[in-house]
Amino acid sequence: MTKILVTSALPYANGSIHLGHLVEHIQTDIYVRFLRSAGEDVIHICADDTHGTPIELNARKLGITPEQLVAGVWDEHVRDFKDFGIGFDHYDSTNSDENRQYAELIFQRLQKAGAIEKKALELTYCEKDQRFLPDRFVKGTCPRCSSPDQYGDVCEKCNATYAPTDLKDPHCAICGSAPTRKASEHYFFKLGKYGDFLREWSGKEGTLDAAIRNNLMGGWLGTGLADWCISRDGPYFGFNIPGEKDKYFYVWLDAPIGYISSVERYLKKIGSPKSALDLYWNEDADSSVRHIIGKDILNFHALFWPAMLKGAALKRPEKLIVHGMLTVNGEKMSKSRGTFINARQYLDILDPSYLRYFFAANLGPSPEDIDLSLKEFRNKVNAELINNLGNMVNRSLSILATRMDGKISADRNPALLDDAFKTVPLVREAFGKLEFRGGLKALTELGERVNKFVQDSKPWEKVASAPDEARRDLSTIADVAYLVGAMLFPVVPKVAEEIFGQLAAKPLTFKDLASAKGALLPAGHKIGTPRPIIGRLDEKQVEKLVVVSAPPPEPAKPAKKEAKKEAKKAEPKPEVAPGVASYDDFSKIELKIGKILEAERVPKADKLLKLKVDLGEPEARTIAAGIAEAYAPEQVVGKRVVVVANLAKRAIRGIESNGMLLAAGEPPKLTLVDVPGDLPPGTRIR
RNA sequence: CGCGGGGUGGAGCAGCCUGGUAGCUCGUCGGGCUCAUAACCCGAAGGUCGCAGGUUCAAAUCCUGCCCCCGCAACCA
Repeated sequence: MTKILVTSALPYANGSIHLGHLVEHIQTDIYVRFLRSAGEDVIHICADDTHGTPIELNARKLGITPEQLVAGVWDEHVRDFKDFGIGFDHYDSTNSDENRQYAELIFQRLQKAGAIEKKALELTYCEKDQRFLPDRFVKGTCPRCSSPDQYGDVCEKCNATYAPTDLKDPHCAICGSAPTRKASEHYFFKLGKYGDFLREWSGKEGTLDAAIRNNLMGGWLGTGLADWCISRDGPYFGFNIPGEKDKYFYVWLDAPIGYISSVERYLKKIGSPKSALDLYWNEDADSSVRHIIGKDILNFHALFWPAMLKGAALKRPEKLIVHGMLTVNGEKMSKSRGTFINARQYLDILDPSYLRYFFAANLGPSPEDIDLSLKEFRNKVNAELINNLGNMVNRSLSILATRMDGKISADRNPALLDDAFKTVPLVREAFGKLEFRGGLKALTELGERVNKFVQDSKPWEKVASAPDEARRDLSTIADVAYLVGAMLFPVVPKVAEEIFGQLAAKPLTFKDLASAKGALLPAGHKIGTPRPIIGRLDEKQVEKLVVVSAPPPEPAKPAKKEAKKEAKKAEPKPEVAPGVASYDDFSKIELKIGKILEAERVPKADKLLKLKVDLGEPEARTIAAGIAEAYAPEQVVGKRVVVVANLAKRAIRGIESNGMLLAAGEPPKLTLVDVPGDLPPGTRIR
């Protein structure tokens, strides 16, 4: 039988597992449990990704070795995943001898294939820290929009991309000193050699979702494949490149190789005499490799990785399953909003089954983002898993166990049993395509029909009036519950086990169901004691997930897009944690009368006016104001308005804005707060 | 003009590939049931499917343009 290997992306060993990771690991776990239930020979392998500059620096900061750092994180990760019911066959680390050996092997094979090239580079270097600085470790002012404190590769404010050397006043993110340039030789993987291969591989039916293929073709695969730098200079935590003194493999080279070495270590663990290459990774192995990843690391897995495997004559992934990113209450997870929820934080409050069900009910094979809206979360889980399916099981078993003797009859209600069996292939097919959403829908629809049947046939009355019929119908529903338990098992194993337990029956699999004909539970079988299979989600509990810690100072006000977002957000959330501003808070704000001297439109920004405002200071201030939809420039010149004078400076669309005007109303209909009388510019307002 | 995804009753989503009566969950209103976890069942109100144009006997669905939202961007899952 074909051996299937399923992986999740390797979590980086620099932080805790959070709900974002869990979308992926729950998706993977459900998929693997399903495949295994269906009788496939499948293993679920993952590992911590342990190398790179951030880990090296973090360990240094903590005064421990990187090895100690990643060992501690590994313990924590393993515990978190286990408590979420993620059933890895093996969870490893990329910092292993096996991983080093495979990294060297693949590197050598790529060299032999002529896919490795050495080139001299001139890189950003910090004399004080005595190290080369990766792009993310150089900060400075964006050359396009002048936003301060931007990373060396991309400006988060205006989206410009550039080299670290393009930054204005660049500085080292570690020590703050100005970096210099220094020459260094580096190894490159010639990705361009594999363009035809990659187009063929990614175009093969079933390898990638159509949206992902579009993404690739619209990106690197369409516009050209640049060589990929795979070495780093020391100090670096990683594998030394053979034959080099102080050069290391770039973390992204050895990370995916962890997919191979972790299988190797798994095989050793179970005492297999065969190697990972023999069983899974050689081109002629009877195997299927399937990676599940987030769309943020698509290029690594859809370009670099398959090209490396091709060049090293190893098995390429048969499927690359890409999920979207997790948002909480409609927005990117954020520490300041309290929506950056760690796995442990969740586990302290709620049973993992709820989240597993919710993610599954929102997951399909496409890379759509998935939103954990707390309201929807409670809603969906209560309505589908508990009120519908859970109640169906509980109400039926209760009658059988407490009003009768709990024994299963010999015959069944054929229509009802048939309906349930017809649902099985629907769910099987959906789960096999990772269309969990659709599979669960088929399941809840079955639950609805059974609830309706119970409602209409009134078994609680028939217990007295037609006991044989009642027993027959309830026995049929016990079979349905059994079958629903089997289909629910990959998604919420604990709930399925509860159902099996209440039926006093052994676990049932998709494979069993494929060969089953007719009744499942034998005549005369006595079921166990019914009770709710899982409790309802309580609103108060769910709300505890979002912990709004003291809102950190968020001084500056914002480019247009963000300003709008903030405005929208502020409305339905009238009070933040403490809610009340102290007098001190208020007195920090310095309001002054300002006279607008000049006003002009800002090109390509239809909401902004660039103003010169007299605040009674020697120089007029430049202020960008989002009022262009309400006022033409000539309408505001000469106006005397209220200005927040001590607001932190902020670059907006390349304009350094030094202050903020007060205006009433919602954009675009804004009315400036102006000042009657003849008090001079600069007068303090209290 | 960086890349991709999306806009469908009050909220969240399915339907679009393969054109033919607009569907589901929650919420609201009314009724029923009492086995069950304030559950379950029935009924009702509520949508010119982001906007404009085109193709067609027929468009939520196909084509073109525009507006808006979200995510990603080679050291973020």
